[in-house]
Amino acid sequence: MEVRESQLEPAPEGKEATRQRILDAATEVFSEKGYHGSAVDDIVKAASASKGSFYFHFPSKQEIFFALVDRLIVALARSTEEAIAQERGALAKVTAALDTVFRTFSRHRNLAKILLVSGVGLGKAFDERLLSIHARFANAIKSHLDEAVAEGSIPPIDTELTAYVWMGAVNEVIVRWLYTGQPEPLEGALDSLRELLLRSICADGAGIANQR
Amino acid sequence: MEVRESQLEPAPEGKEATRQRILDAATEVFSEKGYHGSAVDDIVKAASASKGSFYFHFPSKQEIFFALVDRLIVALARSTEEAIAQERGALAKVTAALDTVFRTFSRHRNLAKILLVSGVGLGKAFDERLLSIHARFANAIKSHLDEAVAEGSIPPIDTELTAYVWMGAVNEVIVRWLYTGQPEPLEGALDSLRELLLRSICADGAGIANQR
DNA sequence: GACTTTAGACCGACCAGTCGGTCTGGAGGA
DNA sequence: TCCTCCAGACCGACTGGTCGGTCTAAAGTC
Repeated sequence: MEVRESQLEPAPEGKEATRQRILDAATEVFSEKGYHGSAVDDIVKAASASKGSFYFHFPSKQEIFFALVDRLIVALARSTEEAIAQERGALAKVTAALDTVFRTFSRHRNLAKILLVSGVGLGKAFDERLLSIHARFANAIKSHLDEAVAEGSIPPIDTELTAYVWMGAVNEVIVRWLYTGQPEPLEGALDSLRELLLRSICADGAGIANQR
Repeated sequence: MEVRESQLEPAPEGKEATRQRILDAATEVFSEKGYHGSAVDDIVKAASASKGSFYFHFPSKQEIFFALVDRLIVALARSTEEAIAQERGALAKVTAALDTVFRTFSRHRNLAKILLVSGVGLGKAFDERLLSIHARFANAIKSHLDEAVAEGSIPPIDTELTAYVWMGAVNEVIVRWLYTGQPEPLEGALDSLRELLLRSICADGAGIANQR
């Protein structure tokens, strides 16, 4: 009667595996149907789990959504920071970050959907979360822009406003891509966008110039 | 007796008045609690009306929301177009439109809330609506930018992308104001933003951009 | 055998939408 | 002038269904 260990399954059947399965299913379902459109039963079904299991691993629907967003944000932030770290010079860092964000969203539609669309307008708790995320990213952008100013790469400008403008710009372009599919691929807009954003801070782009 | 059958006005106290009262209440409630957070009963209560009256005037909760958005969009578009019509030169028109949009949202928080936040991520029907609105505004911006290019006021650029970038930028700045209250007043960001946007299209925006 | 994990039936709150009914004002007959 | 009648604006209790969350029992697992 000892059937233990004969099957060495490091993950497929463990506790953590179930949690991950639910989390992945939730990502899928939320991104497809939005928060309110997704019932816990939908998630449970998609994960081949049960309600009991769901509530064993997560305290509430709201909390799993937050957990999800956190996971995505952490991943995005980390890969962006890595990309930044590999570049020298504030301007190069800025464009590297932009590229990374674009490529990441391009690869993971559902990530984009959840972060940029599904989480909006859901109520106070959600708004605060989204808000802090925006603030965090805006601050990151701002600090690098400030560096660029200090470096003398760009003239002194309102870096805080610029940070938010950039975020909004990127956001809008990606959301448009999410819904209309244009441009296809998303990265098709990268060059134009980068130039445009750099122009907005009086930096002559890393490649093509503005009016000569 | 005299049959005053031809009432010039729909009537201050009649059917139309109730409809408007409900519509106004809905604007208020939706902007405060979001779409899903608002029960029809909430709206009815705020309007001092009844459920029956509500469904006499509107076919569904979703439809009243659309009616609302349409009303707001029409108003915004009209005032913007008026502002544009009073200016000469594509660039001047562009900045006039920007000013108008900003001032309108600044005066009507709930309008901003509904148009920029509450309607996002609610499902397919809503998304399409929002999408067409965005497309409409983006096209308007684009056509004026194209004019500016034709005029020679700015160099040839990707005007479509620029249009979306501008919308996103304005959107983000306003949403930030909605949630954090910064800048106070919202118009405080206007000058910096205008310069930034004009810079992004290579217009000499450092001062007041008026070509002629 | 104690603890962890899974299962899914079940519960209760909530809410969009319905339905039978009331009220009002004006048309029209006498 | 008065009375009747009707349309349609308005009311709110009620319903049918959905869905987040709970509970008990059983199935692993150590």
